[in-house]
Amino acid sequence: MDRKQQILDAAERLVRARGFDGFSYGDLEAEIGIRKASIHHHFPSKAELGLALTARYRGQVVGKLGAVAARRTRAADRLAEYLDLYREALAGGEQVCLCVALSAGRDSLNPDTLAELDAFNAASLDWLTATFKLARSDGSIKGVEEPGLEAAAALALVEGAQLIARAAGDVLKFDLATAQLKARIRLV
Amino acid sequence: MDRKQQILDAAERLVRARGFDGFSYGDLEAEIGIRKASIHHHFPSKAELGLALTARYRGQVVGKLGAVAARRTRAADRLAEYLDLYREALAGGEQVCLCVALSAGRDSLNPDTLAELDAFNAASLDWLTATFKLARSDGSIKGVEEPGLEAAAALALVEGAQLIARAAGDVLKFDLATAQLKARIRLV
DNA sequence: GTCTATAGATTGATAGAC
DNA sequence: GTCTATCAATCTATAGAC
Repeated sequence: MDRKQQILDAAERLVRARGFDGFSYGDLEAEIGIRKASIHHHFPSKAELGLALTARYRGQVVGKLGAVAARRTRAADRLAEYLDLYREALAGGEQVCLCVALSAGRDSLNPDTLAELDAFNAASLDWLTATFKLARSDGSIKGVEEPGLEAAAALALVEGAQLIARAAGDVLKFDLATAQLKARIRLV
Repeated sequence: MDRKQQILDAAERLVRARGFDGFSYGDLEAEIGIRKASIHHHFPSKAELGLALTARYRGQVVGKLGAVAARRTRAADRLAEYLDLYREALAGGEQVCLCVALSAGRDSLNPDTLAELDAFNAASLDWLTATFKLARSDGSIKGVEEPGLEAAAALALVEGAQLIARAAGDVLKFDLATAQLKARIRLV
């Protein structure tokens, strides 16, 4: 089946490594092993491919975050897993998450895809805000006062940490940038 | 006069709005009003243009940060001006700083340009580290413990805040993401 | 320094056979 | 669904006249 999923997998890798303007149907042809024309059969235009990519990504991440919240009852543990998700998305410094990759090249996206990107950021903020609210009651993260501001700062921090790690091609830069936030997590 | 500077000005605007892969010599032709071939006379290849752009940018920012340090003796005032510089670089949500624009599309850059980007990040980190060291002695920023970690976190925070503001096309997202850091600044 | 003209490659996309 | 063939547009870059 899933030529469509296979194409989306390859496209996602390419976008996250090179940006939306940095990959082509020709690249997909080389990666997947079928002709450009065949790829157009599944995704008639690059804009539709971009939209499908973004929508799928949002669904996946929302699912993962939901699973983390279901599995972890302490805010500190949720935040630690959140940071790990972003760290792993770096693939050692070779990629960034799709959200970071698309945000910079915003002008290349059509309105539908931009709306998906907005929805992704909103979902992330909601999840983080809920996490910091929980932290205020369970006390598992130090010094939380305004959950909404904590969430906005945490989202910017992880996205910026990804960008810096990607620029250097070194995942350790991500660890350095997030060390201070991580240090606020109370063990046990 | 300086065609070269004029070309760099236009190229910088375009890169910051669309990314390095998102602009062409054709765009420059339209913006400046001379032919593509004439632009190649000043910058034979796009790679050389990118390098000149990055080198000039680093020099400008280093100069600005030096001027801030010369003008402001309190760490808090220096940090406030630093945040303002990044906020202004957003141009209302239409652009990001050159560093953010280039980091995402890292694969399109040649080694020289990547080295400039590294040097830019290193200079930013140095300046921020010195600022947080000063804060630890003058007490103008609340709760500073490790200047190096504060610097790494602050750099990631402003870059991520730019990215989020750019994605939404709304400079207020930058303010939201940086509000918590700003709240640590002691007045007077 | 700027121009016209052009090269060769790549881009996203389509037509139509199998 | 995949292919060959092809399109028009755009890309970076060069040659050579003025």
